[in-house]
Amino acid sequence: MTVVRIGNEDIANALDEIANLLEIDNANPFRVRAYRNAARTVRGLGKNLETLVQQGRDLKSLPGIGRDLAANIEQMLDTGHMAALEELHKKFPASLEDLLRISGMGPKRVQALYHQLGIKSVPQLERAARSGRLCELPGFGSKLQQQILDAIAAQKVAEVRWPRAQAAMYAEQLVGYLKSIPGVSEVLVTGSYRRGKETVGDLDILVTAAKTDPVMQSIIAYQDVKQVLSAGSTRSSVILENGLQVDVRAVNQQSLGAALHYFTGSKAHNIQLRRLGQKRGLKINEYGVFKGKRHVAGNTEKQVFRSVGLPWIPPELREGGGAIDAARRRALPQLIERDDLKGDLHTHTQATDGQATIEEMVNAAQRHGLRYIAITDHSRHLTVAHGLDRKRLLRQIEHIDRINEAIKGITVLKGIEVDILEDGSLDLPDAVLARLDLVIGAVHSRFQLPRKKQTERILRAMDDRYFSMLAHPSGRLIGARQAYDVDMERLVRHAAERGCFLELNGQPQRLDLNDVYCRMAQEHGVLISINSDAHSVAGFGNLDHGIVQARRGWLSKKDVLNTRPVNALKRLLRQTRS
DNA sequence: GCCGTTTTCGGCCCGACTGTTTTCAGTCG
Repeated sequence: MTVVRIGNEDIANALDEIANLLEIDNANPFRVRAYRNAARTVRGLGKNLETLVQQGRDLKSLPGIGRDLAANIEQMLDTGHMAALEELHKKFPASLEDLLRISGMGPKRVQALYHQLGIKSVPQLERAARSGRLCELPGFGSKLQQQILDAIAAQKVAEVRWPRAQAAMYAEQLVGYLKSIPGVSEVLVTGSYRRGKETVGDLDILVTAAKTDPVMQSIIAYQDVKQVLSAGSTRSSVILENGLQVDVRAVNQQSLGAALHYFTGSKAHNIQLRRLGQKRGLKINEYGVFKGKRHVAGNTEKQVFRSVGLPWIPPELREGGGAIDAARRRALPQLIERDDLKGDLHTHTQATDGQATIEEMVNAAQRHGLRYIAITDHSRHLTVAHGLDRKRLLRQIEHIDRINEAIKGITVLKGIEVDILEDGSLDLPDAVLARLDLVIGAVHSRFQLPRKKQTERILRAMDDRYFSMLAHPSGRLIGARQAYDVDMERLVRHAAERGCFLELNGQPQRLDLNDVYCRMAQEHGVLISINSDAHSVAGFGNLDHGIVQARRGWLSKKDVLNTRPVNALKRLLRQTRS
């Protein structure tokens, strides 16, 4: 029998679905909101609910979760179902949710369509719109009918989220364009991009200008605009030729801080902050902080936070995952910065699938301000990368020894990215691994192993006496490949006991560990190494992406292995072998 | 349905844009 695991996302989805159906059912709007709030809490938790319950934690202590919702959640953890949701499904077909997902369709319109035309699925809606029947309903006109048809067509194009690094290129061009508009002073990319999320759904751009109309006219005239979704005097939304949605909002200079805070979000964070304001008799919106009608703060973000008695919170932490609590207790972490990194422990050369020589990689590392670099080419099992066998690796080791004798200001460490084979053994014999400064183990095959086998495979690899670090621990490729099924918490606990390290791989499509597991590792005292996995001299830029992800994972300098000076690092690497 | 250093009852985050409307409901972020 297979055990169905109920994750936080499943529970949050069920709570959101209840909220949607309650709203269609004309329930008390605040009751609806309670379910949405709870869903948000669950999503932003950063800890597995199942684990919390097993540890005997009272769910009622979580914000927005009271007696009823705690019972609902526990019921779902126990049985896999939520009775409250199944009750609603007796009244409304589950397919109504599909209607809600169409842009422009909310609960009121879905309710009208269902009750008055019997429409309960997207194909039915499309047929009704094509035959012109929607116009018969009060509140529905011909424009709305066309808008619905357009939205259905747009939805058929798969919804994509954009890797942050990719969105960054488009953002840069747009920022340059907007800055060239006369009268514009500041142009800032806000939203999930500024919070450093690994993918973004759209770009939110904030512009300050004395007059906002010229900004709005310019954005809809931008050469790359394919479609204008809305165009007002202070806010416009457009879709670019590549399909990326861009929302531009213009305010005047004195609202900069409040608007920057507002549009950076997250939504959960904003709601929490506005509630704090409300308790102090303050109204917080994108124009500022107001006491009655008086503008009391808003020029800078810092002012907005100060108005509710908090220190400035870094954008990467504004996810509703306890940052406001930590700020209140004056316990925010001093987040790691790029300059804290002293070295890079995962790089490739043309000996395997890299593009540059060792010397070129070392020079590039120096240009990036690094004091040490580990050369970690692939091992023989990864034949597509022309992985190193024992003989070639020994030659590389000698080569690196010669480089170290000749070079100043940087240390080159001898390493390997060795394949973890299906049985958990490493792809090279211990006698060779013993000659290296560090051994990075990596899974590059058999991603489909069942959870238990995959977990035990990696645990066994960690137990090799020369194992130093686990590369890209979940194996995911953002938007391309799911993480393999593995008990990450067990890996983290084992790394703590075994005294080895976990990688945060900075490749934009990997960013692996993710933010949640970074926090988990930190809690267990496992040091993280932020590595570029550079395959060319340009690859060291990945360190910047890794830093952003680490900050989202609440990591400080002390939590990161490669912030250590080279001697301390070597000591730590030796300790993994004792 | 949740929550409380004003409250165990009576509140609950805030504003822009669109379409269908003669003053606003619905949706979105």
